Amino acid sequence: MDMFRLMLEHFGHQNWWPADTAFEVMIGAILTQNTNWKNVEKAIANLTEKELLDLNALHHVPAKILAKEIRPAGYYNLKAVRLKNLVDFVMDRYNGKLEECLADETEDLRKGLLSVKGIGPETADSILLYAAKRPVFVIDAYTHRIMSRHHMSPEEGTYDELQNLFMDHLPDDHKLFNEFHALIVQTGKTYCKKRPVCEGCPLKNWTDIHP
DNA sequence: CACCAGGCAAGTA
DNA sequence: TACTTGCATGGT
Repeated sequence: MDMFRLMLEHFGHQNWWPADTAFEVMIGAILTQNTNWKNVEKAIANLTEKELLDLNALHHVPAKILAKEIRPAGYYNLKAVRLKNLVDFVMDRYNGKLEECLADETEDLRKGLLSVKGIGPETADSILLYAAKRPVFVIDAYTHRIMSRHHMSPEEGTYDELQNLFMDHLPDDHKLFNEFHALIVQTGKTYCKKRPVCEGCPLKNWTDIHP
C-alpha cells in the first residue's frame, strides 16, 4: 500500500491549513517556524483581537508593538521583523495588492519569497501550497525524519532532493500535496518523534514510495 | 529537570 | 561546503 493511503486511512482528512484567509496562512507560516501550532493560534488570536491581521495594519504597526502581540509564538522579536519583511515584499513588489502577489507565476513567486529575509524553503512552499494553492510539495523536519527512518531518501538528503523525490512521483495536484504534507506532520507528531513510537504507526511496514 | 515544536540566518573553519 | 549557535514561548 502506498504511503499516502496508509496515512489517510489511519488519520482521515486533515483539512489544512487551519486559517480563514490566504493572508492568515502567510502570517501563520512564519509564526509556526520551529514552533508548536497551539502557540501560533494564541498569537493569531491576539492579532485578530487587535485588528492587526491585515496587510495595511501590519504595514503601519511598529515591530515592537507587533512583537508584543505575537509573544506566545516564541522568537517574537525575530518573527515580528520577518512578518514586516513579508509585508514589505507584498507592498514593494505587488503594489500592496495581495491578489497580485498570490496570482504571480509560481517560480517567480517562490524566488521572490525566498529573497525575503526570514523566509526559507519550507515557509515559502507552505505559502505557495496553502495560500496560493500551487502544486508545490512542502518538506519539513518530519518528512526528513520519516523518509530517513524508512531508508527512502539518501541519508540527510537536502530539501530540494526530497522535494523532487515526491514531486517526480506524484501528479501536480495541490489538493493531494495539501493532504499529503498534513498527513506526514500528523504521522510524525504521533509516531515519529526523535524517540519514535512505531507501534501502531500506519507506516510501520511501509517500504514502497509508489504514489 | 530535560526535551520538543509544521525554521532560518549568521558565524566559523 | 559543513557544522554550530541564537532566537523563546508553552506543553509534556
